[in-house]
Amino acid sequence: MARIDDLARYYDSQAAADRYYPEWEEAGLFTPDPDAPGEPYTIVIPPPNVTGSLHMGHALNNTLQDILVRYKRMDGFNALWVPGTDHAGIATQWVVERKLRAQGVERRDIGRDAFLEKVWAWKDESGGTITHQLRKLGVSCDWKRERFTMDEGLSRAVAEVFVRYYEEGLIYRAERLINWDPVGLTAISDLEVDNEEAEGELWSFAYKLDAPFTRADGSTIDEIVVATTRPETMLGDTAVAVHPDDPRYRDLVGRTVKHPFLDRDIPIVADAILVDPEFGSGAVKITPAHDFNDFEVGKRHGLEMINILNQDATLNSHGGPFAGMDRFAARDAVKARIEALGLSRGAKPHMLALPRSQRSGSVVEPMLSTQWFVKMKPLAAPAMAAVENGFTEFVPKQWENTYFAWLRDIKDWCISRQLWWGHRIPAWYDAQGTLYVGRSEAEVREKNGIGADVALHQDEDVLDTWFSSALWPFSTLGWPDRTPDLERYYPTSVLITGFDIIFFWVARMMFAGLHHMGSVPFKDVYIHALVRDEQGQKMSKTKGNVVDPLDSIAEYGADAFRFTLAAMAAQGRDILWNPARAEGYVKFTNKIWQAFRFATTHLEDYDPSAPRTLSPYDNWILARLGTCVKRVRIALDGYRFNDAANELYSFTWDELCDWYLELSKGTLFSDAPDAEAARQGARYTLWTAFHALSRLIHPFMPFLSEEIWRNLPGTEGTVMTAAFPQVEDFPEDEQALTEVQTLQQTIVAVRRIRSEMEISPRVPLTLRMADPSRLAGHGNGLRDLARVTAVVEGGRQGVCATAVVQGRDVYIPLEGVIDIDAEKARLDKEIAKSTKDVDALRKRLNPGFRAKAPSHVVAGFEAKLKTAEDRRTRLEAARKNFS
RNA sequence: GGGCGGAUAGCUCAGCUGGGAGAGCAGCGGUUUUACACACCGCGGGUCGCAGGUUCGAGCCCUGUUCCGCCCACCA
Repeated sequence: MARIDDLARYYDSQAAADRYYPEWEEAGLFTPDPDAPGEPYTIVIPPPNVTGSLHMGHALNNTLQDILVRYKRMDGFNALWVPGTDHAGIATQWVVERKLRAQGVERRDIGRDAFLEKVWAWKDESGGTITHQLRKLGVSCDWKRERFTMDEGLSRAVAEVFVRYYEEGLIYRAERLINWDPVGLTAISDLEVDNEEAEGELWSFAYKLDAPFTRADGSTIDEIVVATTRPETMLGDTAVAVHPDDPRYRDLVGRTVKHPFLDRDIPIVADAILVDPEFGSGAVKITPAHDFNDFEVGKRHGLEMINILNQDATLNSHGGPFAGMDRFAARDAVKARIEALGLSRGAKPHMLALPRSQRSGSVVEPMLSTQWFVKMKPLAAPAMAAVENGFTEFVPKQWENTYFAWLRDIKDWCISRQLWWGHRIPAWYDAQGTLYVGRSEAEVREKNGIGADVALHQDEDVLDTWFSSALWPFSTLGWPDRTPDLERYYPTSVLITGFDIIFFWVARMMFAGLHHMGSVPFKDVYIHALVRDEQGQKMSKTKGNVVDPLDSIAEYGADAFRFTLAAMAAQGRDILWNPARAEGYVKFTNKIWQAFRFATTHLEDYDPSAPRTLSPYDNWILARLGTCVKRVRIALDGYRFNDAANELYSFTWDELCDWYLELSKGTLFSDAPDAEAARQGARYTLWTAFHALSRLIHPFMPFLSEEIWRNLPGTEGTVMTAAFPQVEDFPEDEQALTEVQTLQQTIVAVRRIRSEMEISPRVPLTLRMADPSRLAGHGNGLRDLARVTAVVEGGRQGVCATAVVQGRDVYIPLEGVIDIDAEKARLDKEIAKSTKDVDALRKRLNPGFRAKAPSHVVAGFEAKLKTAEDRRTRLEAARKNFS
C-alpha cells in the first residue's frame, strides 16, 4: 500500500510514460477482440507519411483521437483505433531522389527496380520514426493492426478497386489536358496545383489576315490583335476566337490569319462561351494544347491541338526556330521576334494566377497527355447525398459547405502519375498496344486467353497516393475479404482530421466507401484546426517557427502537453501554440499530483468497510463530482474537447483542492475518538474522488491517471480498462450544496474583510449573527479557512464590520482591531457596487420586460432585485452606525 | 469573382439553442496555513471592430461596413 513517502515529490510524466506505455502495449490493451462484447467504436488514423516525422498537427490530431478512443473504451465500447502510414508517392520518391542525387546518381540511371529497392530501404530505415513518436504521445492505437498503404493487403484492395471501377466504366484512359509538373515530370491532379498571385504583363500582338479585307462599310482591315500573358504559347495557336455578336469582328469569322513565322493558317472562329468582348481586344488567341479554356474551344471547333513542349517544358520541334529552348527563354525570344516583325501592339501590367506544383514548386504546364481518370460525377452524387441526408455529419457543420462546393463542381480525377513509387496501375498492353485491365498479369492472361508466348508489359505509371488513401477505412480492415474486423468495425465511428484534406481525402473516402462498401465510411467527421505559432503564422521549416512536439513532450510531459492541445481545441478555430498555456497545465498536473499525495497520507490504511458517516462536505464534493462527470461526458460526446478539459481543470482545482481538501482537513487531522466515523467518511470521499478523477482525466492524461490509479489502494489492473465514471454514481444533494454554499460565502466574506482591512490571517475573529444555526456544524471549516473561532448569536455590538451573506447580516466585532475609517471606506465601496447592481436590475425589470419575458425569467430577476435591494439596505444601515 | 472564418480584459483565448460578460497568464496587495511557493488568500481591469435594425432583452439573430486570415475559381 502506497505511503506518501513512496510517491515522488514531483510527478515525472516521462518516467510514468516509460513505465506504463510498454506495459499497456504488451498486455494487448490496445488490441480489441472483434468477438468481444460491446458496441463497436472505430477510428482509423489519418495515416502520416511513412518517412515523415511528427509535427504539431499530428500531435493535435492524435491526441484528440486518443481522447475519444480511451473514453469510449472505458465506457464499455469495443474500441478499435487502427494506425498506419501512407507511402506518400511523390513526397517519398523525391526524398530518395534527392538523397541519390547528392551521391551523383539519377534514378533513371539505375532503373526502376533498383530505385524502388532504394525507396524500400529508406522506408525500412525511417519508417518506424513517426510511429515511435506517436507512442511518446501515449496513443492507444492497436499497433498489431498497423497498416501501410503499400503492404500486400492494401495493394490488393487498390487493384480490386481499380478493376471494379474500370469494369463499371468509372475509370478510363484518355488523352486530355492535364496539369504537368515539368520538374517532377509527372501529371498531377487539380488539387495538387496551388494558384499563386503574381505580377505579370498582358502583352498584345497582331495576327495579319491572309489578305487585307474590305468590309461592308468600305474600310479595310488587315490584322487582328490578341493579348496573352504567355507569348510562347502562340507557337501552338490554332485559332483566334471572337464573340459571334461582336460588330468589330463578326465579318471576319471564317477567314484566316497567317502565323508570322510558322507555316500555318489560323482560322478565326466565333465562340460565345469563351470570349468576353469587353476584355482586351475582344479577340483571343487559342492554344488548345496548353490552356484549359482553349482546350474546350478546340473541342467545340474541331481545332488542331499542337503540343509545343517536351516533358521538361523545353520547346519541342513544333516550336520551330525556338525548339530546345526553355519555355521562359522562349517567351522572351518569341516576343523579340514578333517585335522585330513590327507586330507587337503594346503591353500592360496584369495580375495573374501562376499555377504551381504543390510538391516541386515549379510552374505547372497544362499539357495534352494520355492519362487515367476516374469519372467523378456518378461518384460525387451519392457522396453529397450521404451528407445531405445526415448519414455522415461534419463537426463543425460549416465544413459541409466546403465539402459540397467541391463535389458539386468536380471534374474527373487524373489518377496516373509518372512516378515509380506507388501502386502500379493494373493494366497491361500487348505489342499491338491492346489494353487489358486485371487484378494481376496472370488474371489478365487467363481472362483474355493470352498465352505465355505473348509478351505483355504493364503500364509504367503508378496511382495517385490518394487513390489508396481513399480506401483506408475499409482496406485497413481487410477488404476485399469479408474479415471479422471488417464486419465488426466498419463503418467507423468518427474521422478526426484537418480541414486541409477534406478534398484530398475525406471526400474521396466518402465516395469510395459508399461505392465499395455500400455505406458511409464514418458517421462523424470532426474537423480540427491548424496549429500555428504564437503569431498566428503557419509553422514551417523555412520560417524556422516549428515547434517540435517531441521537444514539448520532453519539456512538459505527455500528460500536460496533451491536455494543453485538448484545452486549446475549440471548434472552428486555429490553435496558436502558446507555451504559457502548456506551462500552466504542467502546474495542473502538479496540482493533481500534490493533491493525490495529500490523499495518500490519509489512505494508507484505508478500509472501505469501516463504519462511516458522510459530512455535508463529503456529500457536497461527491455531488459536484457528479456534475463534473455529466459535463465532461456531454462535452466529449459533442467533440468539445476544450470544454471537457476546462471542466476537469476547474473542478479539480477550484472545488476539490481549494475547498474540499481544505474543508476535510479538520476531520482528517482530528484525533477526537468520536470523530472516527466522520474520519472514515472523509477517507471514503477522498478515495472515491481520486478513484473517479483518475478515470475522468485518463483520456487526457493517460500516464498521470495511471500513476494515481496504481497507487490508490483498492484498485486493480489498469485505469485504461476501468469504467468511465457514470453520472448516476454520484447522488445529487441539494441540502449539502446549499449548506456548503452558505459556508463558502461566509468564508469569502470574512476573507475579503480581512484582506481589505489588512487584518492578519493570524488574528482570530468572532462572528455575530441572528441565526448562527445556519452555520451549525461548520466550526472547523470557519476556523481552518477563515480563522473564525466563534460564532455567537446576536446583533451588532460595538465596532463591527458588516457583511451580507445570503440576505442576512454577519457582524465581525473589530474592537481594537481596525480603525473605523477603513470600515467606512469599505462599506461605501460595497454600497456603491450594490447600488450599481440595483439600478441595473431595476432598469431591466421595465414594464415591457415584465409584460413579454417568460414568467420564470421575470421571477428570477425579481428575486435578484430583492436580494440586491435588501443587501444595500443592510449595508447602508451598517454604514449609518459610523456616521 | 465566389465562399468561409476571425475581430471580446494589458496578452492568449472560451462563451452551445438571445436572458445581469468568463478563464489562464500578466498586474496590484497579503500569506512559510500540517499536499502543493509549479502554492494559498484577496483585488483591479472590457461602450464584446464600427454603424444601423429586429426584440421586453443582442457578444450571440438580420443588414451594411472596416481590417486580418483561409479556401475555391479558366477572364485571354
